[in-house]
Amino acid sequence: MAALKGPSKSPRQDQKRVPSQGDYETLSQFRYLIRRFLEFSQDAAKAAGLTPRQHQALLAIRGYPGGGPVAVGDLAERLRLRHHTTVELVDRLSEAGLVERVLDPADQRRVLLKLTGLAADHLAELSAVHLDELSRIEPLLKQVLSRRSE
Amino acid sequence: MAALKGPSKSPRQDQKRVPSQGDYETLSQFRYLIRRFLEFSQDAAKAAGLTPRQHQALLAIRGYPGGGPVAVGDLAERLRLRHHTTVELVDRLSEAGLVERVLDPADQRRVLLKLTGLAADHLAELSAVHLDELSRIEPLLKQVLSRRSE
DNA sequence: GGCGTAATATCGCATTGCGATATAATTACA
DNA sequence: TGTAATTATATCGCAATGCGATATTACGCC
Repeated sequence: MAALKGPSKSPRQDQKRVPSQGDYETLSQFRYLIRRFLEFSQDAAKAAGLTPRQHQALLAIRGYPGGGPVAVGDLAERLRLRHHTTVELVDRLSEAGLVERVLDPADQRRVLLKLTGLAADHLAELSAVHLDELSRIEPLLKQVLSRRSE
Repeated sequence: MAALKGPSKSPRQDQKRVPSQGDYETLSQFRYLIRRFLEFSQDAAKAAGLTPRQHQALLAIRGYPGGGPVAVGDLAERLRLRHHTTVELVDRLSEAGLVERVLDPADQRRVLLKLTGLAADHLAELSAVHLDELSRIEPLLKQVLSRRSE
């Protein structure tokens, strides 16, 4: 597979190009920006009295594409977590008074998740500052993404 | 640090707009894309026999802005980790034969980090697939970022 | 020579997510 | 109708990560 052993000036190039210094810097910078954003998010969530995961779960529920009702399995996919990991997360959300479980009338195997007013308030505030932060890093992100195409 | 409160602090007036449904979806989708990228990265790193953190560290060293030599403290800032957490990470990298510690001749308090050939090979391969993946999600990311400005 | 910086070293702690398993309820469908 | 598949819940222990707290050592800067 990885035939990286070829001499540097071999006439036949691999399909895979060896990344340039700029490529490394681009990838590194992209990770850095993501890291900064996640750090910001983590701090904001904690300041609001939520764990980062709880915040992410609330956002995933509230911002679910289509706006439809969200079941536990849906949330799991959206957060890229295992189902039973998500169940535990929902347990904690429920204990914290942030989410209510509602049986889906149309399919009683499904448990739909509903934000409480408390959660909605927290999320609105957090989302406002996140939108702000996103605006701030947006040009940097676009710059990094564009550098790719050079 | 930056208290973005400003001089106003009006008692009843909310400067902050209440986020719209679209705002929530945008933020949620942004997180989702990031999550997918990190998941991809994690899987790729593991497939290469590295932990995700090790991979990130190698990339941060190799892609350090300016290309200059990287000390432990530099790496810590780049990964947004505490200094002594980074030291532990470097320990593991060193044990795994991925990084060498070199005393900075100019300042012998500093320990410069140098990738081994093994690390460079792994990183080149990983970076190639990451650049690929980045190209794949780039349009989606740009779309989300642009939706912000509508 | 004193002060601040940089790196190293330990310890225990908290969070998070997973694998492995199991049970129960409900729906889908052959 | 009756079996299979789906969905949620429940428990246990495990592993990876990062942190706070605390110390020590070595070095550079003035």
